[in-house]
Amino acid sequence: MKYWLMKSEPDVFGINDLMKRPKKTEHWDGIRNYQARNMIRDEMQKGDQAFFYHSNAKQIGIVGIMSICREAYPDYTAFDPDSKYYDPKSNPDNPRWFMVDVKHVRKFKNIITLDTLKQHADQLGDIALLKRGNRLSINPVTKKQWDYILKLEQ
DNA sequence: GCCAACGTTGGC
DNA sequence: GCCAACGTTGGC
Repeated sequence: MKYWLMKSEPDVFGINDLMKRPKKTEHWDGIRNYQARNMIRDEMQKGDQAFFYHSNAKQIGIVGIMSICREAYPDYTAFDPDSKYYDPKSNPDNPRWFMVDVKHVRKFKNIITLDTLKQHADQLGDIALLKRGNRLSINPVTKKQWDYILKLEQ
């Protein structure tokens, strides 16, 4: 099993939105970056665990845990001219973008803020999230980092 | 709202 | 293949 961190802007789609969905599941659409796409398409597996990270928010940080409940399939929002994620270069015969389905596992009582994570940068090693200039919306997390971060939830 | 740090596009 | 221009992400 692998571990991930997935970013979303809570103003667009936050953990509370996921919890309100039927069966607490939703497709994770809108990934339009090749590195991120390759990770979800080639590496993410059903049962993997992911941190839900709120970016571009008043309170930035990890707010809970999700699991991957469906492996990668074509992101159909790319085919819809009315979608803000529309990409004319992607089509059903040769899809360029992919998405997975996620399921809510639990919400932390308190957010683990980016600031807190930074304070533990030494123990977290070379975690992708804290790398300079990191803008990827999908980040790999090692088991060691995962376990360490979980202990920060108090 | 600003802007650093990317990633992408397209002319050459 | 180079690189300037442009677009996006995301912290502040």
